[in-house]
Amino acid sequence: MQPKIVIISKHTDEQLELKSLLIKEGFEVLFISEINKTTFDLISNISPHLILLEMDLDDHDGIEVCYQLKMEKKIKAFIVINSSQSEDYVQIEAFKAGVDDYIVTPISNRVLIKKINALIKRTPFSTRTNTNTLMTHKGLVIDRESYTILRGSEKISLPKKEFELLCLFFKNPHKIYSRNEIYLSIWNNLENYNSRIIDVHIRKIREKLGDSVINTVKGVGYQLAN
Amino acid sequence: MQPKIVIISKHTDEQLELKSLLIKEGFEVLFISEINKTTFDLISNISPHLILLEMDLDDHDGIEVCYQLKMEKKIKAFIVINSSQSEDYVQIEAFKAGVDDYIVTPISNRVLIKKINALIKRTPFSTRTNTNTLMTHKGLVIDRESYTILRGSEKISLPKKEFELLCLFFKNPHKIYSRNEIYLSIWNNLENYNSRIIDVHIRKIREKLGDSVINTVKGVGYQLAN
DNA sequence: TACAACCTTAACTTTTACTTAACCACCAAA
DNA sequence: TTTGGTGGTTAAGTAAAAGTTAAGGTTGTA
Repeated sequence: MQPKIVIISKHTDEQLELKSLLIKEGFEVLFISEINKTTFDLISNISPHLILLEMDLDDHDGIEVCYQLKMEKKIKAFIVINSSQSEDYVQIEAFKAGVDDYIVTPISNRVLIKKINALIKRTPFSTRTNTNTLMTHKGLVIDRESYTILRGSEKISLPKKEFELLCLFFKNPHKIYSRNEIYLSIWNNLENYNSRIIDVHIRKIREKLGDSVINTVKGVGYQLAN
Repeated sequence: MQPKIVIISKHTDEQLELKSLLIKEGFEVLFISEINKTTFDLISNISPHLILLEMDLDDHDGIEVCYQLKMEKKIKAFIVINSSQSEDYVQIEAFKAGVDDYIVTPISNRVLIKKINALIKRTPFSTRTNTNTLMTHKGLVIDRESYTILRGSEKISLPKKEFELLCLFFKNPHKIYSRNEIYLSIWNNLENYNSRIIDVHIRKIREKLGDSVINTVKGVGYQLAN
């Protein structure tokens, strides 16, 4: 099956060129230039592998759209946002909203396609390979089937919530997960989340696996240590 | 149970593609790109059916690694080494070190997968799926035909339900069986299961065989102790 | 029928996991 | 220097899961 990509952007020549390049590259591409109430259903139905989202849309803010896609509509695609704003605080907001990658434009289509390919093909635990129960990173092997974590010959067992949390990080070892995203994935809601519950679970994981397994990215969230 | 394959290789696009092809093919795949002191323990723990080993690793020599795996660590997997060197004397060295097959690269992934399939089908491992009546683990021998359990010279007899329960665990000594799975396998339904009946039977088994035979994995289920 | 072995249920206890609340530390902006 | 935001830590409260025991029912067999 060909990977599907949705481009959400204004109708410009460059974007149309990008579209045809992506098609040549072997992707199925859907171009969306305006957002209305049916857009999200559409995307949800297509279930694309990746969504390329422009920050400055005519009537909408890309970060807001990303938030809706990920948190409200629970769409499982990779979301890449492209923007001419390179400031840190903008990027932080984007990651908080759950984007998987932030690309500063202008960027050549050639480079952009390389990045997209990398994300889709090389991301070890992208949605394509998630039938795999064995995941590995930095000397840790995590087996979702037998609920065990192996570090060398050491077998470490974690309670359910901690295990799920770690699994989430393993699915995407380089991604920064915002607290909202984590809460949504593991507790399956966003209501009345205002506690330190994620911190406490992170604490327990660090207690068992060492401080260096999970990084805190201040103001944004957590990620596996690289 | 899916056959497990460990790939020991540099991180290249081709190898990653091979990995995903193998996953599609129904294998569980673990990719190892660097060898350090925990690697061997890790492999030993996983006990894969086949190890695909690249000859030219960054810091190590594939033949040396093979020797360590087979001779020192006594890992029972098939070891297939792939190398661009087709010279006889290299192959002879490899076979001396205990490799089970030597593949000269480049080779198409399609052919490679065929070879792997052939190797795994030929191995004694694939006979695991048989209806063997004699099962053994951790000094216990269980004979499904005569409903007996042997521990050394001691013959222990269990009532039917307890025996079936133990048999189930023996079928897959490393697997964690959830209560639902257990109930479904042994009672053949899932209706109105809300009792402590499994616990009680586990209790009786532990009473007769000792507490250390069956592990509780809280929130998940039970498994044979390792 | 009488007995023993076995299975199931119910009531209760213990253990473990999850969540919350309170407090602390750090940093940056006012 | 104060204030607010963010993350870290701890302990205590609460919920859930598993363990234990005994009683009662069922089944098979002498």
